[in-house]
Amino acid sequence: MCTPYHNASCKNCQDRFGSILFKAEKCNLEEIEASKVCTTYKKGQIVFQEGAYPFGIYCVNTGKIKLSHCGDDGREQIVRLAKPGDIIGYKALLSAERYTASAIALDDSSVCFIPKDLFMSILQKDASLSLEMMRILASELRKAELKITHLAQKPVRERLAETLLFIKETYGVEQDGATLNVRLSREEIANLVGTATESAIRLLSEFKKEGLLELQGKKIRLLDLEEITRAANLQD
Amino acid sequence: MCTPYHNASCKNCQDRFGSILFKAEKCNLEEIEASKVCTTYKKGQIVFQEGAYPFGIYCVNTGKIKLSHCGDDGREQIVRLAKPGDIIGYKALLSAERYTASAIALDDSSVCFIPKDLFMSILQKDASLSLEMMRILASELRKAELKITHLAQKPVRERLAETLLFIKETYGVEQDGATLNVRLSREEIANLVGTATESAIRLLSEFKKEGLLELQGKKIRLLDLEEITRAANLQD
DNA sequence: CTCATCAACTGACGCAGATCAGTTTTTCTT
DNA sequence: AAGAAAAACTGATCTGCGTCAGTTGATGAG
Repeated sequence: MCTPYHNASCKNCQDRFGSILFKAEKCNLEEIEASKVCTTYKKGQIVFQEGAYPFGIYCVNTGKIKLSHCGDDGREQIVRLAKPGDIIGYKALLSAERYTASAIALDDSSVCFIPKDLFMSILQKDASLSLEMMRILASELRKAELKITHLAQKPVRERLAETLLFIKETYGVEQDGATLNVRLSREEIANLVGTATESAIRLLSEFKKEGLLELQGKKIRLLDLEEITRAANLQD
Repeated sequence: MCTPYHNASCKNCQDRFGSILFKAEKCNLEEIEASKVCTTYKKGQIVFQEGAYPFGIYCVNTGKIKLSHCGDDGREQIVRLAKPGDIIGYKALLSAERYTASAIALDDSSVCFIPKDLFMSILQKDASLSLEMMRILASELRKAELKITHLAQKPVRERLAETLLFIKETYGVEQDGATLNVRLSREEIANLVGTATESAIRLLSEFKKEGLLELQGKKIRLLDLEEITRAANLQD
């Protein structure tokens, strides 16, 4: 199923995305490079699962990963979307608890694994890396708190529009400059927004009727970014 | 209004709560102790305000502080409650952005200020402190993501019960062992839960009718913790 | 190709909870 | 102490959106 291999160089990630790990000092990066193990995951496969204990952190090399909580009633809540260069699984590692979210491949993906002991020891001796780590954590926290506020105060329509813009920011668009560069089911979109699948579907076709976007299967073409932004009603 | 003074020793905080700062090496702690400035705030006064640039971090010495976003429509969303020993304002400092939340005293409070440059320079040379900082950030992030899931999936009644338990965990109870040790308005409780003030009021008196708690003005006595926990319907 | 399965969609309905409006109680002011 | 102002409470709507149920369309297996 998952094929492990060593040959994906960190250098690739550095050149392509300037991943966080490149804040590390050179010698430390070399250590990481030497110990990491790359694994490929097919779409839908699990990188790690909620409830398990972390043995290290992961760095996305290619593909797309969703991080989601499973709610008490079994409904999924997607809390993050990761792209190449992003690291995942650090929260559980740093707070020394089990994973509170599962990581699942949205596309065929290749993900590097860095063992816990190595990462933690480097973190202790590499001030530049830890500072960057804190920056990431602080920024994620900021986003999470904003999401809390919107979830508590904004109607579904605005949150859906905001989510579409967020997906665009995260994964970008295809060559046509408008089609979201990721295939999400309507249910996944709903779980990102925090609403029922049917509501997401209804509002998407409402947006379509209003000419804000085009839908063909899972492809979503954002036609009128300005109007979508207005529909999101963002102040900040 | 706010009286600055130097005489609150960090040692006090250490003995009383084991604040994060005591993960710092001794010499660094002494440096902090030498440069910090304590200020007292009367109930309702602002420690720092959303939108402003941070000049340092704060460590709560005595009292209680709420951290809240102001939503687009002006509605407040409380994202954190801080107690003595807690540090606040680190998120903006670490991500090098403006404050995304305001900090307001819920009680007369005394708060120490540690200048940005000092804190950041110590953070860079003190691995133990930065690791603890990351631990805090990771743990806050975990809580925030859980809140997102609950906000998206749980009814108000369950979230209110959960919030009451959260307040108890944070600020504890008075000598009677049951009365929440903080005075929050119904509106503040609602803004913590993420609901309308009227709904919070209604559900509180519903809880009262069911014998889960007692209400006298702003005092809330939790009578039946087991039932409240059940009402919160927590899986995890 | 045909059937089976699952996702996408549509409509109807019901209700949790927001909003509005009005009353009572508490708190603050002078 | 009396009056004003704010908070707490209560009741009466109203509606956003979740739920349910059924149809259509897409995808994949044999």
